[in-house]
Amino acid sequence: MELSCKSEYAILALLEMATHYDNGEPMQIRQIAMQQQIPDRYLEQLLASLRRGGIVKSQRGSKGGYLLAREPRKISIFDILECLEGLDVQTSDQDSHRTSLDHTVVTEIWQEARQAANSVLQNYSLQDLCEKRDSRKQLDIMYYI
Amino acid sequence: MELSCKSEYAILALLEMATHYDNGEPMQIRQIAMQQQIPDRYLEQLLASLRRGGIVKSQRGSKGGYLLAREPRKISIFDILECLEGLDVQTSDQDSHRTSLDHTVVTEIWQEARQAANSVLQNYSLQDLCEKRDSRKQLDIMYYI
DNA sequence: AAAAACCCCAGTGGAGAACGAGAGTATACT
DNA sequence: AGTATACTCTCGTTCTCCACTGGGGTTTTT
Repeated sequence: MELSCKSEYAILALLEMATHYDNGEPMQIRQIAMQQQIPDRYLEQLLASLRRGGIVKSQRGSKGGYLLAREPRKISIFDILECLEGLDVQTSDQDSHRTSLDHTVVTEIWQEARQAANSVLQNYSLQDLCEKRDSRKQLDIMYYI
Repeated sequence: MELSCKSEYAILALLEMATHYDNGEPMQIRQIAMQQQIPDRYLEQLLASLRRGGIVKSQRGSKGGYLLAREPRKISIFDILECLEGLDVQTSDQDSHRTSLDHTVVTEIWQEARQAANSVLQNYSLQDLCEKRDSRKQLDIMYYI
């Protein structure tokens, strides 16, 4: 139910990459980490997971770094979380014989709730977040004047 | 995002109490714990929290036990979780001056997702779960025959 | 060749979850 | 009145996981 620090870091990092997506150059870990105030050695691991999940691509060597694997419009927040929070290894059906009738009903409700949250997250892309942020920024400037 | 063991225990216990709600007698911790396979010393603490949250009432002494504070129809799954997972003490606005424009947008999306899940949980009462379980039970019997 | 970046794996520290235990208190029954 | 029963409170323990750190690599550019 809580937004883990891990997921937040990842989203912020990808948001940063989405912002600079157009110029086509890879971004370095240090650069992103500094910009978003994320411990760089930790961000490194998160980006590795995201790479294995096909969210970002990496370029090794000097002048290397990370790049979004596809356009910001095509990456949903759900994609990111799914990749990071990992595959829920359900003990599945070995306890289906238990007191379980109650148990089953409870988990079903939970699934339904989770599904509701997921579909919200599926409908927001990185692009959407960028736009939301930018329009918010304009608004702040307006108020300042 | 995960259903904690704690919350599941609580829901199962309350489900048990809802099932026996009609006869009006308080249920003992041991009884519930045995029925639902929950460590009793632990359940004791959960029920204490639920009492402070106004979900259940307690009757001390011999022949004592726990009772739902109101009808099963009037207790939603959300009520239970809210009571157990505790009030989210948000550090609120002390970090609103940070890199935060990105940060703010992310947490807003998250709130929206959480809200979606919550409204699902708000719409399910203990009564609903009981009925869902019972109709499921009938179905199992049908198949058996 | 050397520097700059990613890559992999193995730990550590603290916090919270999931319990366990003991002493105390209220109530019912005899 | 006394005893047994069951809740009440609080502290302590164990275990797991998250956030983070460190020390090696390897690949690519200059």
